[in-house]
Amino acid sequence: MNSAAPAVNWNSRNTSFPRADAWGGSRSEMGYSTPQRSGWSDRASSQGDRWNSGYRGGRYSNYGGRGGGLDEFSRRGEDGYGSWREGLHKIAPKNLHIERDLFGLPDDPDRQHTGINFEKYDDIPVEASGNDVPEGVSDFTSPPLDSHLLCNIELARYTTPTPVQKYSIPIVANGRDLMACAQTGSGKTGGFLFPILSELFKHGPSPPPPEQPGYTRGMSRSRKAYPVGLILAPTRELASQIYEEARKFAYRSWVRPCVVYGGADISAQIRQIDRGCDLLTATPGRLVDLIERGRVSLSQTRYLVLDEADRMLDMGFEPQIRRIVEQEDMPGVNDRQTLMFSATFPRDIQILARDFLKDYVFLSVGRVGSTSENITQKIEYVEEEDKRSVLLDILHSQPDSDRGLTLIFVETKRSADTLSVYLIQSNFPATSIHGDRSQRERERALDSFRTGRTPIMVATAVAARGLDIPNVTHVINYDLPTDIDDYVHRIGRTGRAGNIGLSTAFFNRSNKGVVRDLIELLKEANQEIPSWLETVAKETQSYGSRGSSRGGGRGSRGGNRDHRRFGGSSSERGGYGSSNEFGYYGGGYSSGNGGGYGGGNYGNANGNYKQSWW
DNA sequence: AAAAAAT
Repeated sequence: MNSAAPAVNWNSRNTSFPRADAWGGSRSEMGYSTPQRSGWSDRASSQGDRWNSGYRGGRYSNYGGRGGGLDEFSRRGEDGYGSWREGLHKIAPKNLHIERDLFGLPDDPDRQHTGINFEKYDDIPVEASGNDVPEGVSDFTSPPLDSHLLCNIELARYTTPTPVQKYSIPIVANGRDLMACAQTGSGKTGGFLFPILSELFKHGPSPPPPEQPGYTRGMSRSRKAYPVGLILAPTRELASQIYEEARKFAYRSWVRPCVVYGGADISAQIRQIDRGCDLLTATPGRLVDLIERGRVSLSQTRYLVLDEADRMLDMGFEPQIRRIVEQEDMPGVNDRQTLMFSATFPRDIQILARDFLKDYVFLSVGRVGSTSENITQKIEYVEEEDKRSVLLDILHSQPDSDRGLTLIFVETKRSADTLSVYLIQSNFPATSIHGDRSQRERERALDSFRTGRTPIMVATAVAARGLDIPNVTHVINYDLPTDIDDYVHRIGRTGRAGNIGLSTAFFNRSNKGVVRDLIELLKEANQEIPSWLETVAKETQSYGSRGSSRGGGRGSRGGNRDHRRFGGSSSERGGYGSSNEFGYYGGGYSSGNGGGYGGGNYGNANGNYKQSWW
């Protein structure tokens, strides 16, 4: 076939649906009648062999390192990585050591939750809108998923796609972009890893970039990594968590996952990416650093994922993200597939979606196991000076038998330290995590908490979102956050995986700023509302209303609703009433490329909408 | 006001 530049071929896949296949190769098994367009895979098969054998043949790829022994495996080609040769996916042999490391033992209680499945999927509201939204899938099957990916999904003991996965699988398989409003716990990591890895398994690596002949030249020259997939995440812990999942699902495949983030030795990370870096998970700052050092190029990136996009903007990452996406060598919006995940969909995220995505499918998905059902929320009136003793009372009254984890949120790093010291002095097995601790300390704290060695952890906002820690049975808001969204995220650390969770919040006068939102939330979740709390709310007439406190700017619960206008189809599933119009768009953005914002005149920002799944 | 993130 004609050898157009990869970008052109890549581009072509977005021109029609079912898509024309940029990779070539038979796709009849997917039911898409596809004219055989090639480019990528032809080149991959002719040049990819050298690429693969030189670059990732496995001789010096001992990466994956947990302890020794892997060198030995890698010499034998048993390091858990396969390869792509002559247009075919060569799956590596099974390696029980790696398998156990990645997936745990079948009866390991620590791992039970990772692949837990829920029968209540049907209750979860899902709204999908956009042009030609692909039909959701109801099972993990091949097609549309790659059969080797199915093996890994099975090893991870996932049996049924979560709602976000149901849609993301066909959306990505059809070459579409995705904007998903979904929480951690909705299975969103799988939601982007499954379809992306599946496509990568089916189609192999990108052709080696022309400006980099160094891949055949041995190791003397500093190499550049050309990840095909890039995942950006706001915090180091989240990045590392995504990476661990990526390792599972990339097991035995040609795809080598990598992770880079700050606070860790950069030369070790460079060595890691030198061993092969196909699917890179990164925090923005460290990635920019590596790009500046010429160690990473995004010229071959065809899948871009922004996880927790709202949080990344909250944390001021927008300039770095825009630099990475728009000002480096990443293919443009039409030449890549972009998936954005965000808990909320406020104005600045809408703008980001407009700039980074093309004709995207908008998905709004509730959490698996909604807060209202699974989490009992208690609000206690506790004065500042009584907090410690009340906390001790609570901890003493918790039966040791339940072996659950207790996560305590405080507002400042300093109080995280002092409180954890106090707890330890009071003979409670506690640890703490916050941003002033070294990365090593953070990781150790998290690990010791996860494994139950210290079943109590005091945390700042660093642990509020994104982290998936199974078995947290109690979340204590020692200090309530000022933003109700943070509260929601915090209590969302419990009640996961279909389990029952308990949340206790200490409330006093200093928290009256959130009292209205809090009551609203409790009502929505069918929780008991203490009468004193209602009293406080009445006394706090003038402020506390959502709209005013946010000044119409970045309202963080911006409503998970697609603000675009469609002439065409839109499908709705589940419990979103279509009656409550709300949003932040008064004016409207002239649509840049397809499906922009038609200046819908939505109401003001004080909308009383609710997400039914909080 | 605090937290997070590149050094």
